[in-house]
Amino acid sequence: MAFKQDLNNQFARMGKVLGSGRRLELLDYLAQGARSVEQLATVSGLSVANTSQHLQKMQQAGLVRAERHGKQIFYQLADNEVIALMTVLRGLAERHLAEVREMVSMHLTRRDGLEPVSAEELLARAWSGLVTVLDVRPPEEYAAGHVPGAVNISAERLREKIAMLDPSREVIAYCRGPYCTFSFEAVALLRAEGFSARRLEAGFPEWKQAGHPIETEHTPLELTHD
Amino acid sequence: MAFKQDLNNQFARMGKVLGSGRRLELLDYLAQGARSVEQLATVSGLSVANTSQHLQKMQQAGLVRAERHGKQIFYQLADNEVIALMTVLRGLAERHLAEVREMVSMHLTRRDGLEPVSAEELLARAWSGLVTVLDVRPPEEYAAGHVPGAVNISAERLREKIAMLDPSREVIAYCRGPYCTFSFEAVALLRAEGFSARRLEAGFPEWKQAGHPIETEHTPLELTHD
DNA sequence: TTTTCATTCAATCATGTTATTGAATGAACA
DNA sequence: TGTTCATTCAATAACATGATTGAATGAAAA
Repeated sequence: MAFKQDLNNQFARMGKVLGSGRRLELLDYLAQGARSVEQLATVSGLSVANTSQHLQKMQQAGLVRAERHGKQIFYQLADNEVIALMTVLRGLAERHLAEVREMVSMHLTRRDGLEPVSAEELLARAWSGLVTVLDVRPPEEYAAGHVPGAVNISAERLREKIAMLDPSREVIAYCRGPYCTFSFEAVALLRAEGFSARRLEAGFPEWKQAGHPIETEHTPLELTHD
Repeated sequence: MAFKQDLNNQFARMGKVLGSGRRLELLDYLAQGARSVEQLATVSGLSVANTSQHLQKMQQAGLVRAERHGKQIFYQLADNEVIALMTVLRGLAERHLAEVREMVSMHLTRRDGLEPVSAEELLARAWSGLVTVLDVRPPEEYAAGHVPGAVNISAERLREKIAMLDPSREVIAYCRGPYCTFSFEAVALLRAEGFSARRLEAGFPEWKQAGHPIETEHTPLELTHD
């Protein structure tokens, strides 16, 4: 039965790569769109060499792929199922690891007591034109792909730019994923300022993975879409 | 942003556990149903102590849980999403790792040229009563849960017991999962003997995970079903 | 209470992994 | 053709992991 063992060893190559918090963080950023090594190093706080090594491991394991554009090499997820993989992994962790449950309930409790908005609900309501969809991620991530019609005000600058939003319309905010704090903060701020605001249930990667429509700013960053 | 790092480190605990072929093999067996440490050690060929250590790691990572019954401790998957996790992982590996594609095409090519049967098709046709559903796994695994109405003849003994099957009915065979060779061998043998035979697309774990009905022989092995 | 025995623990060695440094590629652009 | 500079490589040290022993638990059965 060497076949079974060999096969499981191959699957384990992919598993190993998921066994480092640093790499999971890099995958998180890559789930927003393609990024150069330097961009990833900056955003994750790792050295460029270290980032490069992690990216190569992930590439060898088939989770990401690289493509040169001009002087830089852009990495991206090998396919959208990587997002599904992380979603399942996180769901299991949240259900079975007490530490995760605690951390999540400490940091991500919605003080507003409102249910998050599902992707389907957002689609229906955005279509009706009665809500403002707000993307609170940094501009580069917005540029690489966002929910159609979404307005981009990064979480950092929301306080100063809040006047740009129409107070008569409900706001639905989203960010990088279910554990990204930006949208929680944004909703809290908006509600404090008298807005009617709710969070999208998940983030942009999950939206993309579900096959919902996507809008792109300009195309240099948005590479081959298989 | 210590929160993000801590959270990813927690998720990585679960990832680490997927980074060993041995553990993936144990998870495969557990996906068939609950098993004692000794049973798992026997079937996987590992020492009891080594098996125990792997099981404990998986338990700490929240992938499996343990329950004592009499003198033995039975391990089982923490929940059915573990099967989904492995399905996504394997799908990614099969798509992006050349080695996996090669191994699969070497060992699992269907020489019969027939498409496998989907779970939905099996349900429809089994209900009509015109097909024999054949479980070619070992009897213990059949006992711990199987497709309703399935006949159990383990792959080893199929040749000697083939006369028990009605040659006028089509046979749909299944085993442990998409990479288990039993059902491929069974279909080849049956077709050589003049049967009309096809494979179920996936195996019993995937059937269970999809929420399809399950039949159990007796209950001591089938523990709490949350 | 005592015995039994499936499971776990503890200690060890060999092996693999991570982060860091500084140097080396090598494709792109002038 | 030569220069630039983003990325990768190579070497190292600290650390984590896996398999193997044999002994130690401790719950169940006698």
